[in-house]
Amino acid sequence: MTNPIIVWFKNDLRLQDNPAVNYAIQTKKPIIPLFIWSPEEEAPWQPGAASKLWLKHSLTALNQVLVEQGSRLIIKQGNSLEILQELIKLSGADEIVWNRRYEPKLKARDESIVNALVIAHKICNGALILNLEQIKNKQGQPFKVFTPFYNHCLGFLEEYVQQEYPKQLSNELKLNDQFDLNKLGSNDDITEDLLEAPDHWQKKMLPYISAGEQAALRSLKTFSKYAADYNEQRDRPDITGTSKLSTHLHFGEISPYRVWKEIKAEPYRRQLIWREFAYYIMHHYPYSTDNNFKAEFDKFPWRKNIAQLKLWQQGQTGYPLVDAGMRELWETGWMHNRVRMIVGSFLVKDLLIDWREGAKWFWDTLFDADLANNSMGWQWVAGSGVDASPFFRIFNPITQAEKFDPHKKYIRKWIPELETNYARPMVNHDAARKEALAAVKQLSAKA
DNA sequence: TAGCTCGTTGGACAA
DNA sequence: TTTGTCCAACGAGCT
Repeated sequence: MTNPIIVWFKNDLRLQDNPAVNYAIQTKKPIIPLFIWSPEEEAPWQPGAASKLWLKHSLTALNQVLVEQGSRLIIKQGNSLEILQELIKLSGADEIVWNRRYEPKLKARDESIVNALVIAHKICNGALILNLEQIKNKQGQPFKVFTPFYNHCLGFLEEYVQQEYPKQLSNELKLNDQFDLNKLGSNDDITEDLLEAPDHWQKKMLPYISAGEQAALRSLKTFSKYAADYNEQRDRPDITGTSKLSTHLHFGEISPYRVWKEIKAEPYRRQLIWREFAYYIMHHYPYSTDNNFKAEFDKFPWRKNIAQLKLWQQGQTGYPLVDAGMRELWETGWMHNRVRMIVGSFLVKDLLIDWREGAKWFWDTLFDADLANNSMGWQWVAGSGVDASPFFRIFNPITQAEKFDPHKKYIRKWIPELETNYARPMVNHDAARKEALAAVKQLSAKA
């Protein structure tokens, strides 16, 4: 009997268009589909409450598809290396395959696993369209500015995806003959770990969860119908103008290449490449997930004000668009992109609170919480990131609301008390803006 | 090598 | 009401 191959699922919770799965099928070996729950290996960025809830549903969905194929998902909890070694012993597996992860902690962990495992391993790229290692500027250095990066990629992308991806797309999927998974013992029950948040919160979130690759493909299909209007509508939180694909992409419920192929509208494709750029920056500058990309911001006089941070988190700042966004986040596990920038700008520039506090809150409450995107986004807002010198770019929450929610539809949806006993502004925006500008000016004077 | 241009998403103010 | 200019100045990336 042929020795089996382990497919180690991570943030690639799909069977279609999954290079690791495709590779395993092509070996003709019996397949052991495995997921390991080992959050401490990602600390301090282990999945937050919202992430865990979605993950639970996504794992269930993946298992269902596997069951339809006469298999099932093996779920284990604990130290990844120990679990792999144990399963290899029990199953006689002589090969393992997975899709690469780029988070600094996980990259290091996977490297040590590669060094410790005695069986063959294959590592695929299922999370990104691009091969990050191959992209350098003319000086042979990694890009630090998006536009040159994007233009550089456009130069080869069409040809590259045509060469690289036909072999990765797989609509019809047939798993190989099965290995007797019962030999591997029963699954660990990780439900309690994944559902540690309060019951009422979980219940409230349920309507907003549509996990799994079937749901992801449906979202893509829906978006493809209005993608042509993306550029005009994506800034409007009162309209469904965005793709709503971020969580599916984060958990790998859909292949980014599948999205690229289906959606041809340039403005959206540019966003997809932004996602790649965030991973590229994290890959080349791993410190930037937790530290200012620009070192001079290490001296920025952030304010520690827990009371104000709480008001922001709870959507009680007295600025309608900020509060609407924060409440949308709390109620649904998602926030419209433009509103993310506005609430971020408010925390960092009006309250002068460290971007990392905002990043932590988003990390815990967003279904799509993604280390590369979250850190880059917050650093962009703070002005400490890869984007050059936008410190005077301070969003005005009032004029932004007039521009992008002209009928107050979005604001009214989340702030029913708007016309009755709504909170007064916690700070004066004009004064706060001037203070922020002064703080940054001081920073460059010191440098 | 030196010089040039540009930088995802803006705002205030003046005309 | 709309449009143009400035906000400060740096460093990435190109020519």
